[in-house]
Amino acid sequence: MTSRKRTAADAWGAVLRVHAQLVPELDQVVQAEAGLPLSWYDVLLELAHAPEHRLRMTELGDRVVLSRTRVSRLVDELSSKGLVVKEADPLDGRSSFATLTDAGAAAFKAAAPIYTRAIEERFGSSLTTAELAQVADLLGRVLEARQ
Amino acid sequence: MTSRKRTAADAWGAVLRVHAQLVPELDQVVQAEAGLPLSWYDVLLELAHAPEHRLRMTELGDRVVLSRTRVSRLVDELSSKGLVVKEADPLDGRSSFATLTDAGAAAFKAAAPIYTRAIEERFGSSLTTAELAQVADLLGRVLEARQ
DNA sequence: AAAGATTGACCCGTCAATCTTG
DNA sequence: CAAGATTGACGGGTCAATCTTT
Repeated sequence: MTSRKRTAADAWGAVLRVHAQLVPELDQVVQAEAGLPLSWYDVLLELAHAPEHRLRMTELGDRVVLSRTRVSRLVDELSSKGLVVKEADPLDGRSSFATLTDAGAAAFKAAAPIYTRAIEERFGSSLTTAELAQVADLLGRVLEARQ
Repeated sequence: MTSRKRTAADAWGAVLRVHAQLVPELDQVVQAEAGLPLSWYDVLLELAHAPEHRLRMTELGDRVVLSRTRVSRLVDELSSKGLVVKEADPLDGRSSFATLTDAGAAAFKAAAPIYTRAIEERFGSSLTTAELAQVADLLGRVLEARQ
């Protein structure tokens, strides 16, 4: 008993519950303390880590855990707030870039410690560093097998 | 380097990505092979495990990873399909029960192996049984600390 | 025709407001 | 008034269709 399938279902259930619990909590913290929705933060993060602080919309869509459609709408919002700018690719008229503005970079810099601290407090605090690394490793292997 | 905060963020990122990848996949499999959306399955599962195959709406809402509002709408749908029935509590007029019908129990029985197999294949296959148990344990501890 | 990107219609889910019963 | 439950309005997200450029 406590078969393999049962164990797999339990582990998967834990993933679902952790996700369901923490996403709203983290969103709320970042929203309250940094004034950004979590989805904005994700986009800013990817741009901040990109060379020249800019990415094609498709590349952005691939990195963020969101559809291209959603990314398109998010970039519009961020652009209207002055956190990014959208510019056409001079070499390929179909393609456009999203580029972080100074204001966007500043907003990200301000939000980043809030987010990482929230993760550490709400997600990490019941596990040792080694255990966290283990979680990342095990779930990472699930992902590798997948793509 | 590779500080604790970094490790926590990586682990959390893995949770997000696994969730984002697998939920649509599993939903699709169950939908295609069992003809049920995943949300229906969750409700049927809880009712199937409940004594007498019935639960108060509130109890159902607490067990499923969904709001009471959503549960209310789901039970309406399931009821229109004949998979559950809603009945008033004779002892407390405010409260109502959702009870699995025979058709609902049959639908669940048919869907359960499909779902557990899909989990095993898509989520569990890259990990040993011990590792799966570890994931459940570690994430379970995150949840305990939380509530 | 194919690739990049955007738009419109739509689904899923929650929040706040409401209704009913205790 | 508090508790159980439902309804209406809304936000976040995706899919299919569309437009433009290659």
